[in-house]
Amino acid sequence: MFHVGGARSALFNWVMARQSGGTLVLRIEDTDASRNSPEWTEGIIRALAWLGMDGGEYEGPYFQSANADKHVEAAARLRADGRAYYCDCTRDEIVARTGDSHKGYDGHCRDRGLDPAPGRALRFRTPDEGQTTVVDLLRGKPVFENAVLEDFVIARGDGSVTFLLANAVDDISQGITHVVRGEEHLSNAPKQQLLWDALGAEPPVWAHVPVIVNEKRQKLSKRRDKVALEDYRAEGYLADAMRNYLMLLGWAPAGDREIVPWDVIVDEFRIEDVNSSPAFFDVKKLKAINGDYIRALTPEEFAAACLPFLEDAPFDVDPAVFAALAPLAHTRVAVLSEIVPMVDFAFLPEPPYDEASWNKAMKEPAAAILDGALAAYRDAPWEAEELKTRLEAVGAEHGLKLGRTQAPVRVAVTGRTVGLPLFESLEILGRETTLARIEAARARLT
RNA sequence: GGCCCGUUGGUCUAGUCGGUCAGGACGCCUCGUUCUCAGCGAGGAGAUCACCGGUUCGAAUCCGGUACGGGCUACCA
Repeated sequence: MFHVGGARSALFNWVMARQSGGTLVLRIEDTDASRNSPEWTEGIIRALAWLGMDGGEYEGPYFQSANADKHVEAAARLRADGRAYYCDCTRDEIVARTGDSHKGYDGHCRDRGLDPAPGRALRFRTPDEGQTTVVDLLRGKPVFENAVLEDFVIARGDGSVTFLLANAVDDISQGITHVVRGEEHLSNAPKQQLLWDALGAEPPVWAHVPVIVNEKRQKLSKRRDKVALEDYRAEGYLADAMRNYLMLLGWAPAGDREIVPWDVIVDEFRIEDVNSSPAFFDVKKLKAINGDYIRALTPEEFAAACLPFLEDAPFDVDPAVFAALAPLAHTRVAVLSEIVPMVDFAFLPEPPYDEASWNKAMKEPAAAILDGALAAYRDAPWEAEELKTRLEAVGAEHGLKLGRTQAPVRVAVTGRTVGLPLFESLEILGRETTLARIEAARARLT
């Protein structure tokens, strides 16, 4: 599962690296073994590739867990330097003392001089005074009072090192100069800077991009919102469209443009121009942009892009028939998966049955129209324009315009009240099938 | 509660050096093209730029305060 917010951060990082000639490094932060798996990182790599970032675009992936020795060594050094101390407090004890589960650690073990032992965590001793200033490309220079920074855990009771320290160690050894990540990490920045400093290094430049929110203005979350990039891909969103849309969240190209080629984005994007307020992930707009990208495809590209969705459909596709149908569907599809219900009638043995459509179209002169169509089509030259002219004539006998006349025929043949241009569809379907379906519908009407 | 961040039409944004009819896009509505639906074309509604005060001839743009929203506050990352 790759979160769309993570995708956006990755895109920002990528663009910045390309602009500066720097290197993007992909690091899998798997310091918590229980939350990681090979499939997880597989998914991330596949998602990045889909967005255009294949292995050549970044360095890595590096697995943070592979550097565990270095992390442990750094933790030991901090402790030897008096910058960290062991603590045997449990969460419950801390809450009991502070009376508030959100108050942070109270420094109980600071000067107890505890020796390392299984179960004892190592905490970083934050300065009691002074302040830490974070240089952030989007937010200026947020200042944090060191006194309000709690003594956070850098190594767990089992000796393994946590995210904050592991990151600092790896960032330093990998020569990281810019850290672009979600705003939810902003409060981690001062802690990490303290660590960089304690480890004797100059902190990087940060850029905390605003979170992406849902309609209720809350950070997009895996459990209540649709956030997996893979899901959008599976629905038929194009990578180019997704990429363009993600970049539009908090930023826009110069002038009155929104839909622009990736090259333009790489050329014009400036991280410092990104809006610093949260942006709503508007699927409606994503879909509109996706439709634009789909329409920009050539007919061949469009047909090819539809194929995977048709393969999963509950019917077998005749390639020649689909090739004929695809151009008719091209402007009507905003998300690739929509192709299935649009062409299914041509491949199913029977047209799909939709009750609402049937009831709407099969009203009064319907039986007569179907009879008329049957008679008119029996010996008609099988060509769209001719089929249209003949049905028009049938409608005229009942004083109806084509708009009304075509409805029963459309439902009889395709099962639905809306769909591809009817007469072209009939031409492709063929006389035999068309007549059989109209007859079947007519029979149901008596 | 504490710390930090934020606030331009419903939504995403333009606006960066104070003087614009506050522009574009999505969505919504209307009309046209039309065999349905899309698409395409043309219009429209919708913003006293969160609020209050200040500086100024003039503020969305500068300053102060208030309100509201969000993020974080784990031996997760």
